Amino acid sequence: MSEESSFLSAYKLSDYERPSVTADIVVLRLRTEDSENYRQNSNTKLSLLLIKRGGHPFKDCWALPGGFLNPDETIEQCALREVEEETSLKPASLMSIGLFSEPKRDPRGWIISNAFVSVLGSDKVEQQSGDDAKDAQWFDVSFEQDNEDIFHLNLSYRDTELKATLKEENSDFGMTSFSIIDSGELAFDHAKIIAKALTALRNSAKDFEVIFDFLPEKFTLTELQNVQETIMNISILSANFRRKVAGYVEETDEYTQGAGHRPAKLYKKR
Amino acid sequence: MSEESSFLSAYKLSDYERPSVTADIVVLRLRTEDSENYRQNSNTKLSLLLIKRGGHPFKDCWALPGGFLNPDETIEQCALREVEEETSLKPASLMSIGLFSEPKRDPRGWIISNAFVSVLGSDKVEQQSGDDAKDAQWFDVSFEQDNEDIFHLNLSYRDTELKATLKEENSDFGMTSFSIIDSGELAFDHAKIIAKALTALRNSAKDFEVIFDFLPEKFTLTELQNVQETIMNISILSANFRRKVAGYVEETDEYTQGAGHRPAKLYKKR
DNA sequence: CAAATAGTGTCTCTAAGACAATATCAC
DNA sequence: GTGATATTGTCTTAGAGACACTATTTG
Repeated sequence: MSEESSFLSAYKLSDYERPSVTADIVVLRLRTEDSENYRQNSNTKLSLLLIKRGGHPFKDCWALPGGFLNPDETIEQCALREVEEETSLKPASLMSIGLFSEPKRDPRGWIISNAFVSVLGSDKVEQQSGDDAKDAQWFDVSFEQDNEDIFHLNLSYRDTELKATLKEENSDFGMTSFSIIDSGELAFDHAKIIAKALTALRNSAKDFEVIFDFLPEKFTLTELQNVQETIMNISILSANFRRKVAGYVEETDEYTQGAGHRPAKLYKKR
Repeated sequence: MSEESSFLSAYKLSDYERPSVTADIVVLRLRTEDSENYRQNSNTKLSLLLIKRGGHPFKDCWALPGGFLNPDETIEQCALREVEEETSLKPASLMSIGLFSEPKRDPRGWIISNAFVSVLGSDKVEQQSGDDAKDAQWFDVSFEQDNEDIFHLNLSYRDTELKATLKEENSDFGMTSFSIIDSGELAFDHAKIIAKALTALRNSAKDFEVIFDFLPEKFTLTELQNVQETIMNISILSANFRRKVAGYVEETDEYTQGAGHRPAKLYKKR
């Protein structure tokens, strides 16, 4: 037996206490609202998947989907697995937004969680899970800044409305962190995670990194613009958007049909 | 006893296997090389702290400073504690660059690590630790891109030279990940961590976020420009740099002295 | 034709990059 | 004065934002 292998077999990690490690995922998609006017394009809203907790702690509160890390997978694979288990869909993208490790963040014990943002393409979703299961629901998202460092997170589904208030903390590498002022009906530190996720998403949408993931393979430039406007909560002049995005897309020879107005050319991601 | 508290006392986390969790830190500072010409300004190089491993695994290889997470601290506090233990200095900044969780990344067992970049201000360092302890050394850093997705990481200290080769993988949120082609004399997956850290640092230096942390409270604009040029491995025209950075700094009424040429005004971070 | 969206052209203003010119100190 | 750096000015060009205008479809 070599010096190294004998060392390894004798090595014990039992001296240190170990935390449970989970992945929590902010699963996002777009919800399209058909308008009453047949000529008008449909509206898009940002939508977030939450799960109602059946047991303690935080019984009857809403929580992010997530689960424990297994020894044979990376934290990214764990997050992917959890999204697929929960939605039975393959997300278009998955991005880490950091490790949440406050010792007291979970009353059940020492549980730290790496949070992710995951985006589902709008082509696949529609009639899928999270609509029938009573305990999983898609909430419309509104996230707006006060005059100060105060942010209001508003999640609504039919007559259920979750309101949380947060304060902007430090900002490293463009990753903004938040502290919870009022968690509303959200479990654990999940309001904090959602706020950080949405901020990161907005930053990422600035340079067209993530906006394609919300759409099917082929899309109109107006649809793409709507995604950016919805995510960033801004409004853009279409002429300027088209110029800026031109380098990131390529034309197809297909057009939209039967829209009640001029057809639009379909584009693909370059 | 309430329903909730009785539930909590009965709750057990023992069903899941748990990993050991560590923080590894890419500790950086600037090293100033005085030039032979008394008129010339000193040169600056980026410098990285590594520790020579005394035992298996990776005996005699070089590794990042780091240590195990304790139950009463966050991962950021853990990283801060480890830097201070290793350098006996308080870092100017600390930024997470992600969780490294490959199941086989550590031969000793299931150990996952959150990596950080930490910057030490150049005023405090100089004659400090890492110079006398034989097992801790500051290495000059060079990190350059090939024609392809290939990057060469070069760490040198006197006659010791560590060379690693990496391949650029995916890029989420502007966070670029790497895979190791050749790890050189670097332990574990630390070449991967260093590459990701340096890439993140370059991105952050673009918009003047991190460059101040390398300098003392008061500095000249030329010094500040040197920091950005050193980190990003580029060269900038000073006139343009001054215009761009003007909004991030404010003047003092002090000047440099005895430099062998025109004195420079000292500035502070705004 | 009316309503609605799709798509183009152009003006202004700002910021980035390149380069030239001037200022000031130690010796 | 010389050598080195510090600091300012200005020209050109690229891009962002605002706005006006044209094009195309369905009912």
